[in-house]
Amino acid sequence: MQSYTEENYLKIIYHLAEKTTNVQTNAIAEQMQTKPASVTDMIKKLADKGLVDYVKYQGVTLTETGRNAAIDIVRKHRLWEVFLVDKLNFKWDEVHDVAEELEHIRSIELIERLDEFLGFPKADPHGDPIPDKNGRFAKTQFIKLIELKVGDTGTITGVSQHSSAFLKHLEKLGLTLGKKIKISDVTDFDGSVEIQLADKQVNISREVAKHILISSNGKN
Amino acid sequence: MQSYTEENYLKIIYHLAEKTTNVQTNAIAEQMQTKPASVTDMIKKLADKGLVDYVKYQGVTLTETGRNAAIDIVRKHRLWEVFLVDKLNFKWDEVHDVAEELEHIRSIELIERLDEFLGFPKADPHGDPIPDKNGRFAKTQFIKLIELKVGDTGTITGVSQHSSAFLKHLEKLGLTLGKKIKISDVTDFDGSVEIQLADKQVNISREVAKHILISSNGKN
DNA sequence: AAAAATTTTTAGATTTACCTAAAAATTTAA
DNA sequence: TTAAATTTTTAGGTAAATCTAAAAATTTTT
Repeated sequence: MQSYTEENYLKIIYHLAEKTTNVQTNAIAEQMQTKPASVTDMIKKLADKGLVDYVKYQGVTLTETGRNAAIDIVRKHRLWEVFLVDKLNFKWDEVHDVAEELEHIRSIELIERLDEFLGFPKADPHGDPIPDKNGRFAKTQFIKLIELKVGDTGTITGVSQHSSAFLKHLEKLGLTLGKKIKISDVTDFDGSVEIQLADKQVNISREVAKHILISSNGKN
Repeated sequence: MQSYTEENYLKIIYHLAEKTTNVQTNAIAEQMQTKPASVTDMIKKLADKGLVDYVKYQGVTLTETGRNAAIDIVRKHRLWEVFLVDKLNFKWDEVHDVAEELEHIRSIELIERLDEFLGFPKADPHGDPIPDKNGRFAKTQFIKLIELKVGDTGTITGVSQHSSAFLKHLEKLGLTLGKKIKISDVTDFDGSVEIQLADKQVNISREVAKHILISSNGKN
């Protein structure tokens, strides 16, 4: 059984490992809002518990056990986010902090029943996949909106940025999950993208386009 | 802002204060499953923070601030219990431990919305009143079943014992909240009580009868 | 009202998760 | 391929919430 803090370390290491193979002390420290020295201490502890493999100065990787523990927390986090949005009418930019606390509630029964109550959702309010109780993710095929060409169509199915500012911005533009889009223009000047929605046309910066994930339903 | 542990102390002091006016160190220690020495330490801390009044060797009482904090936790605990039973189909004897964790989630917004989602319930699954967001309790008029006389009728509206064993026992006998009862006999020998339900008659010990709360709808 | 029993507090340690400052290892640049 | 910069670790300490053992205060009993 891990402490609240250990769980947070595992979760953060898991997320960092999605980008880089060996996760660095400084990167963990930044995410945990703590100092590298503290991270070293905790990593040793996690290594002693068999949750991470650790070679001095070489960063860490999760063990099988560690990864399973991390996935379990991710599962809880995302299920709670669905609950907050679907049942309590939170907006998608308001759920992160509360889910950050709820994810640590220790009751397998609770999560099984919550999952059922929510109708076994496959993705959270940001489109991130929810692992099933065995830790398995549904296969998802995302393309970054920025990679689409003029004339391409698709459906918004996720975002790769979870900041409240970003999500509120999308909301205001009407670029929410499930919306069907068509690329009507890409500006040479700054790479900004013009998008055709069902009822209107909107313009987004290249930066925004990078963080919108599309399930493509046909290339041009 | 109180720590998780401080919140538990406040809650326990609050509950103990419902029975005795000045709450003793040993009693707190027993409830907290810790040692009296640890309680003394924590009481000093709570006193420094202005949450309890404390005179050495004389026990503690909650201050206005302390009581409000405690009531807030009780509110959260009971609302979560309603959620678990009404929405996730937990049994009334299964909810305590999980609610014990959920009560510490810090988000006013979450609790307001949960309250609304649940339809602003007035009582938890054990019949205990749920304070509103201003900390006010609905007035409830309970009588212990043991105090009823033969021929008296009433409705089961609460219990004063929350152990799983007790609650399962009641469940098995069909003595659940909302059930209408009539006292058909009280045995001289051991004080056990015979109860007439809509569809059957059951016999309970004096000990069980002490912990069933009735809203009386007419004496004999 | 003294003696005995109980309750409560103090003193001194321990553990967890931090910290700062300095040393050591690794990586990057000249 | 050294020197400089960066990253990581070690060493030594702190605060929160505990503990045990012993001392002090209070309450109960005789």
